[in-house]
Amino acid sequence: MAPKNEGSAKKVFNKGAWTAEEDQKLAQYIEIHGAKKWKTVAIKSDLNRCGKSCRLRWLNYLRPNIKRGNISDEEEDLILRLHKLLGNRWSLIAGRLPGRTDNEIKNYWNSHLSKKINRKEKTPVTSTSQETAPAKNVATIEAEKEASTTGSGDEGVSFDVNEFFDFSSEGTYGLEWVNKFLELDEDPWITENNVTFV
DNA sequence: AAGGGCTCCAACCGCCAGCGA
DNA sequence: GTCGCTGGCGGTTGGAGCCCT
Repeated sequence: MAPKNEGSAKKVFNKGAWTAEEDQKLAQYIEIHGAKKWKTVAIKSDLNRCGKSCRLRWLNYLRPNIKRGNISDEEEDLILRLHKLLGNRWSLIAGRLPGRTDNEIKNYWNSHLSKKINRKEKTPVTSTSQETAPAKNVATIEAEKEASTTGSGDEGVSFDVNEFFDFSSEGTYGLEWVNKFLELDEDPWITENNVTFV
């Protein structure tokens, strides 16, 4: 995609794939000044890019300690379970997978896991399939949200999942949290009492 | 070998919430 | 209170590369 630059006084930014040179400029600037005020980053780093584009590039590609590709079975399983619980809240899911970005998880879900689940849904399953529920759960979550805002939702119990799991704390990808989550996920009380997470 | 269809993923877009003036 | 700016998020798109016929 070539930048369109003629006939407009409005600033037109570069679009499309980032070059190695652009990456280097951005990384250098952030190394010195930090990753904050993306508009300033975009201007001061001498990149003809908008702040949003710089932010995205940094978060999804240039950030240190980033893992790319090779999603392990454990990670896949965790993604499936978290998606079952949280729906398409990719940033929350990514927050539980160190080094993974929301974009990567979203892409992985759309290209791998959603198909996997569709295949399983098509084949008749008698067991308690964990992967067949996401759509229903998202609907439940939305319904709970709706109910909580209107004040009429008193069927079952609802949690604020952010509060409950304390998503504010970074780097807590420990067995403790995972175990807590997995225990909850399989707790019959949860299903019996129609508990949903919002 | 070629070309058409498919897959995957980087990047963009639009919306929304938070915050300061 | 409201307005504009900014950052963050999820959905969507476009193109490069792969696969199949």
